[in-house]
Amino acid sequence: MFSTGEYSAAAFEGMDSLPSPRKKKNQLLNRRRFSDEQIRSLESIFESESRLEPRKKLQLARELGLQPRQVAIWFQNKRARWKSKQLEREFAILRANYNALYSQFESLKKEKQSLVTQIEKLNQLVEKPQGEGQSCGHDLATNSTDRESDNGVPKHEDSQPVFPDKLTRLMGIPCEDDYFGLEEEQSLLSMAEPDPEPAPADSSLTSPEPWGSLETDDLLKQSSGSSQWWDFWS
DNA sequence: CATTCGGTACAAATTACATCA
DNA sequence: TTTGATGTAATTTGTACCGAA
Repeated sequence: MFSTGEYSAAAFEGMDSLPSPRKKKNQLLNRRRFSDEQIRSLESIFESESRLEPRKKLQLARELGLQPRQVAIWFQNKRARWKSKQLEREFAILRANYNALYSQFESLKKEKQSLVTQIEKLNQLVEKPQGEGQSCGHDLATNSTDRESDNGVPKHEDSQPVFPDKLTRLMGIPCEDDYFGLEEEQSLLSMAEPDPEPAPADSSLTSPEPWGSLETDDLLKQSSGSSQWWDFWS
């Protein structure tokens, strides 16, 4: 441990105004790391206040045998380090949330696929005898009128209606395009997003927020509600 | 009032050095 | 012993704010 008295590296005040060559100075002044005890004091104060009142800075500098400027610089560097650590923590949380959502999405996709398969099987079973079924209400295939009016005659291809009325009624479900079209995604989305308004770019992520209170734990509590998570739908 | 100027504090980026494997 | 990586004290640069002139 260094005796506190020997900390003189950057200690010659007015250093900020001295344009003299650094190298020489550093050779001369023999910079040292702060002692464990000094660091402990600085850390413990930083925990409660990340910015120092000028008066407190002077007092602390006196106590630790440092120049006020050294204390100020230490706090500056400490804030920078803290911020970068905080970014790492936040990134880890975001990544974890993303991974969780992604695997949830994947399993939902699988579930959907298996339901579709089941429905197709049932469909085949039900309509085997008469290929007459109509898809309920709006037929997907005939949805756009211009498509089939090449010759003015609505060509009734006997493409299989996906959900014959019978089956639809039987299962009590709406027709296929309601179920597996865009709306499905939207309803899923709304399930996943409790708050529909676009989450404002999380200011606590970017802005150098209240340094006085270092807790940003609540930071990501709603991050999973952000629609960005669902970008991979498209 | 509005403007300018000097001083101060800070963040961000970078440098320079001490330390360690 | 040398060397590269790493952590950190200190510097530089740019910006914002404030009070005095």
